[in-house]
Amino acid sequence: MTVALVDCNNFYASCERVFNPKLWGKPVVVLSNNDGCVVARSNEAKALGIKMGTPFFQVRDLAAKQQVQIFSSNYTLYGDMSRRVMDILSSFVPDTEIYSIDEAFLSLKRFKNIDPHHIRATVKQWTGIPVSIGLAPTKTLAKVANSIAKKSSSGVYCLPEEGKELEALLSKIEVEDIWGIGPQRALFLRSHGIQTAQELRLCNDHWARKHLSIMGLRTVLELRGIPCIPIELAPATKKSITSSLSFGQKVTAYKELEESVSFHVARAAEKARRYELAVEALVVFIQTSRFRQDKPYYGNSQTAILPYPTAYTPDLLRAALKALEGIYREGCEYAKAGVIFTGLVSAKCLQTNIYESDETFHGDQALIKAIDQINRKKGRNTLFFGSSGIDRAWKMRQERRSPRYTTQWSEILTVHI
DNA sequence: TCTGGGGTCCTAGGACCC
DNA sequence: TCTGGGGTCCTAGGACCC
Repeated sequence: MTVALVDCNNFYASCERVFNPKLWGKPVVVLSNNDGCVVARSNEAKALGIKMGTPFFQVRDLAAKQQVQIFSSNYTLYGDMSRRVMDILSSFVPDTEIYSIDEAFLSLKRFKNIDPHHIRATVKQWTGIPVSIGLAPTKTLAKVANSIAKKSSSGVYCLPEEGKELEALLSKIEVEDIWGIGPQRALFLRSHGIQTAQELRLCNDHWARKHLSIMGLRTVLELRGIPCIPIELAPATKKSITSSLSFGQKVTAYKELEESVSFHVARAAEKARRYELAVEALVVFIQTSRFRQDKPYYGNSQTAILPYPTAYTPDLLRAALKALEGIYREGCEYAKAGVIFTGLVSAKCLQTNIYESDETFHGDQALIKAIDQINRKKGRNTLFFGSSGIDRAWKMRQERRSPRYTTQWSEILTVHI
């Protein structure tokens, strides 16, 4: 077996439990930003029939009746816990691809003798987070193995190599549960008589290439045990940076829209600087609610090309606010706004212009560095741009967030004896 | 009343080039 | 009657992932 997929069980819910042991054995649910949808559930909450992605208001009554413990997303905490888990994994197997906040692929080519049970026990002991580990010859099959591991008592499962046993297992995997097969493809496959992973595995290559695109063909081959999706050991270079949020309450005033766009520009620019990237173009977008039946939907976006690649917030703000002017429509109740930075290039080797001074291109570097440093040290938004507003009536709802136990001294866990 | 955020890749079609 | 061939780049939209 050359691939191991390590996946944290009910990750956000588990993070909450680590610092609040009373939650063990109880149904726990974590909500998306703006307390909108259910994005994580403990096994007890799953057993109550609360589905992933359900709008919270639809299960509010059920949750209250069943005493479900509800949390707003605490990404500061989850991000930090994720880093701890990943650090442990790469101390066992350095050839690791961090695939998402709660998942990592380990390449076992150079580490054939690694004991997955030991990894699992160490992560649990050092962080409190339970993980499941699936082993297989390809990433797609490792995903299958992991789903079986999740249901097993040991939390580890190694997929059989070939033959009847493997075929029987794959016959029990529905097509929509295969990594890379979403709702559209699943519908299509079922309409052509392909219901399970085993059936997809046996389909014709040309047919798969034609109807499922090159990605679909890769999935088919991976199910056969032929690796087509490599484990990426080096983090890929970023191609875009997005910052956007739904408003806590509907926004109609231009000034508030302007504030939120400014807020997102500043946030995305900070991220760009952290990655040492400069921005060639940005997109500003605003939209009303897609769910309102009584009012027409309005959503629009405008792209602004910067005169030169930059990560200097004031230059990006100017361009973004000008773009916003072009798409604002009076009388709409906006639900969401955001920015996307694209055309990202390394800030370390920028093409400059001999007719302009350095400051024109890079802005006041000392100032922006100082702002970033202070915010890193003293907490986000200690210093901010005035155009982001002070009251921020539009800010997102976050009514049940737990403390940021591991990253803020003032919110550290206290123990009473 | 209340419905997340941040990404990637592929494909088709149009514009444009020689 | 009959109207080239080969290529690149860009964009919008679709599909997928967690």
